[in-house]
Amino acid sequence: MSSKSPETKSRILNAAISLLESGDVTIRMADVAKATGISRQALYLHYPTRADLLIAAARYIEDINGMEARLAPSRAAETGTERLDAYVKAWGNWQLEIHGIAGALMAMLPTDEAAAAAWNDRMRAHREGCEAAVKALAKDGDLTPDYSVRQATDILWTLLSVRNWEQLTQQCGWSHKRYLSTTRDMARKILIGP
Amino acid sequence: MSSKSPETKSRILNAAISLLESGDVTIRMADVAKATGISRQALYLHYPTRADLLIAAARYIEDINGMEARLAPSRAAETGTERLDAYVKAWGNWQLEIHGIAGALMAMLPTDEAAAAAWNDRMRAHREGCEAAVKALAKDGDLTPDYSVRQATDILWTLLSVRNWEQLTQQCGWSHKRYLSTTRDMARKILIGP
DNA sequence: TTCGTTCCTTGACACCATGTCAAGTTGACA
DNA sequence: TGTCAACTTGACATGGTGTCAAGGAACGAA
Repeated sequence: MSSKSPETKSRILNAAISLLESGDVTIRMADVAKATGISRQALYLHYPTRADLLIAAARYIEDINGMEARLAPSRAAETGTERLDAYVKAWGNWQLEIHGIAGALMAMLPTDEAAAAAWNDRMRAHREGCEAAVKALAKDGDLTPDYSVRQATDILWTLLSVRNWEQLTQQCGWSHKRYLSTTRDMARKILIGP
Repeated sequence: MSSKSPETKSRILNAAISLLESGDVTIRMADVAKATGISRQALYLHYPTRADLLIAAARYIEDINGMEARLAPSRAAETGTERLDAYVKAWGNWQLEIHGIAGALMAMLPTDEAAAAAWNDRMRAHREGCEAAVKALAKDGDLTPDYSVRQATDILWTLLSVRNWEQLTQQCGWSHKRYLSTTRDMARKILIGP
């Protein structure tokens, strides 16, 4: 479905992504059209709403970077702790790639239902990853007795939120590497039992 | 400066606050005017921009609830751990009061400089509270050797972010009480050394 | 009483971004 | 030659913010 020129579609997405990477979250449809080198109306022919465009851009980044494959190490991990570490790493790296789009998408969550739905969908998938890691810990008997699986999942999910990544790397100026190692340590300290 | 009727000003703020408390972040100037029972233009006479209104509403809440005084127990704490606990509690309760406005204000951070400035100012104050708690821990020799004071402050500041409060209490459905106790425990686990 | 001031009202309007609509152009392919 | 898909140009509706101009009502002071 949705034919048009597939080549133009990816030109649009690339243009949008590079605009978003330069940090401005308040990107307008006209900006993207101009950066792509097409008219604003042509842009609407491909992506009927701004939310559609941003969502497509997010999926595009994930496809290009093989995000799905990056979760393999986590799924393949033998121990719970390994699985936790691998998931923190995979998700942390996901954020690094996606955060330009994520910022724009998050900015429109309060006002745009379609954007919110797409985002929540993604976050639900993320939560499942957290839950799997927590369950792996529990299976090894390494989960702290302080929390139920449910609660521990809530905690890990929150710890690994995009906002926290943003705050630590953008506001606090942490390197991505430090984010990864410190977040891993925090997850361990909070979730792994005595 | 800014005379007008002070009585009308507080009627406006009360109206805005009660609208925001019902959860809708996309509150319009016309809505607030209507809820106050004045014309939209009268509203603009008191608060020239939407950001001004929201910022004033936030300060108003803080005044009413004596937010400043709530920090006293933290400052009076004798040990670092007590100070940490008291600060987590004070800040957590602040969030409970403020989160309606905070949501609306945060939603406009990407697009509105005035809102962003006011918000960042508040967050800087919050960060100083975190730093004081971390330093109190360090003074007692209780801060983990894993992090510098700076890093530990970053971590506590992030752990206690409004977004995390929102995620845990709104998305995950935690009670505020559980938020408080679990956040306190997490802060301890992460920051207090062996 | 009359004047002036303050607070507020009504109503029109500029601006700006999203999204829609209609009509026309261009190039490829049959 | 005709047709179709992709695109262009340009006008326009919508909905929110913020501005402007003119006027009305209450109040205290001269």
